[in-house]
Amino acid sequence: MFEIDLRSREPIYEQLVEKIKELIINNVLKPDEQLPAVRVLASELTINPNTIQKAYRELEHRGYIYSIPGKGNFVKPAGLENNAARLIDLSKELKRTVSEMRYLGMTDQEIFALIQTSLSQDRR
Amino acid sequence: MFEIDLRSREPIYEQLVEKIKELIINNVLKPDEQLPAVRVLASELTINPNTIQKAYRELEHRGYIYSIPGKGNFVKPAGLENNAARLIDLSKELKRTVSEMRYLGMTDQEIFALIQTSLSQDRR
Amino acid sequence: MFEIDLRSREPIYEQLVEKIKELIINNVLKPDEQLPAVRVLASELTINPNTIQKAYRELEHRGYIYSIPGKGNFVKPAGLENNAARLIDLSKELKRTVSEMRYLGMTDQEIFALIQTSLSQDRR
Amino acid sequence: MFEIDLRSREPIYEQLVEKIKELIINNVLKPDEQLPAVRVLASELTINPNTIQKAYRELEHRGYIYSIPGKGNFVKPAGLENNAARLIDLSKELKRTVSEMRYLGMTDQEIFALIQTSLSQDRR
DNA sequence: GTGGTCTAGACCACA
DNA sequence: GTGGTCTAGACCACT
Repeated sequence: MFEIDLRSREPIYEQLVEKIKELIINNVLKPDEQLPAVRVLASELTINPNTIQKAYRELEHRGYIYSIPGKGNFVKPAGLENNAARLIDLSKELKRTVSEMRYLGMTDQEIFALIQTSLSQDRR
Repeated sequence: MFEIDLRSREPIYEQLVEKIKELIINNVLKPDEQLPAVRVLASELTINPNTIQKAYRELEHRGYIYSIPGKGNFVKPAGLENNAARLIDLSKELKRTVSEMRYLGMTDQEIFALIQTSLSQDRR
Repeated sequence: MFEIDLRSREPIYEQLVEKIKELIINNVLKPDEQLPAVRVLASELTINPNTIQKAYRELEHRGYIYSIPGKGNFVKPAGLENNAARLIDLSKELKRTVSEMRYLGMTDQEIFALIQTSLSQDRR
Repeated sequence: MFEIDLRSREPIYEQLVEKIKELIINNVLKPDEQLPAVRVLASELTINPNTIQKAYRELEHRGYIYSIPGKGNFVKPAGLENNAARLIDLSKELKRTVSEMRYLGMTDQEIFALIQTSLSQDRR
């Protein structure tokens, strides 16, 4: 479920954040669903509980989950938050990605087709 | 030319790598064009020469420039090398970006329009 | 009447304390009025009775209610007790709040206007 | 400089956050000024470095400081950020404070006077 | 049993 | 020397 590469340069907690964020975005983890308990996930991944905690805390800061002390961590329903700033970043990222794809020889048609499949895929 | 944000959390050498990569991708730096000498750039940016060196070495490693000892560093012509692997990565990244945009509330039309402007922009 | 946010990071009993305190301060709950019985409130809010008990005990400790064993919990008339200490705390808190508002860019006029509406509101 | 109450119920890192935030708001710590190094502050306060780290990270999340790995932590110049949400919270807090002051017997005149001195104080 | 806090101590990357 | 990451292990508060 949560695959972690211990040898990666990317910090473990950051990998976890990205993985879980992806599961939430793709609706694999449903709104208000409970995430694995810190200690449980820690023993499953043979990772220190503090590291899991850090990942969960970071996800909370970024608005993807909420934590109830003594209860657990839960998926936050897609918010009505300050998405504007994040969307601007994503737009820039998308432009950069597209630019590099063209640089590496992909035609506009191919890029277009790729995005169309992305959009038709996992429609919710 | 090379704007560096000394306040950024991102390492200086990494910022340099990204900036130069971008200039190469967008054809601002032409193939076989010589990059600024390490010491020159270092004094211009008031940055440690070691940091510039590290950025150039990294760019060479990633296949964007080549180094001729005693001569300098030069833009590598867009190769036909191992682009396949990189393109797969970029495709995944693009899908991830698009997924998150939708999650944050962007409609498919808006995303599509965004990419169209990206593609029509800076056509070479 | 007593709205509790089960998703909040703030402990349930603490939320209850604040809510009830607010109702007392704003004279919604009148002096010597009886508070809902522990079990009644517990079943209404579908919350553990122990949690309600803890909130009532805390309110008693803070001087907002008094308890008559076998009878129930009642609103304590605004005492002339150790208000001095509490008022000093509140003054500090108010100053802190005002300072931060200014730091965040609010003008003195705006702050003043805000307080004037606060004072004219819910005059008793 | 940074006084911490080890016996307080409030977490150490949270106390630190509040203290430093206050110093920044009151312009004691100037924009872009460097904060004490993590290890230095840790040994001064005889607190674990991880705890200081946590406080600094939290301050960064809340937009009061920025961190440059390998360099240090610095005061963030008063931003042009999303202050709206925070200001709404502060307004509510201010109203709550004023309500309680009146409940405890303070007259409107007294409250008004208090705020006037707050505003005239530490004008920058 | 849950999340949250804290300590002690180690190792790494950046400049 | 700086911040950042991670582990091991302890203790506390809430329900």
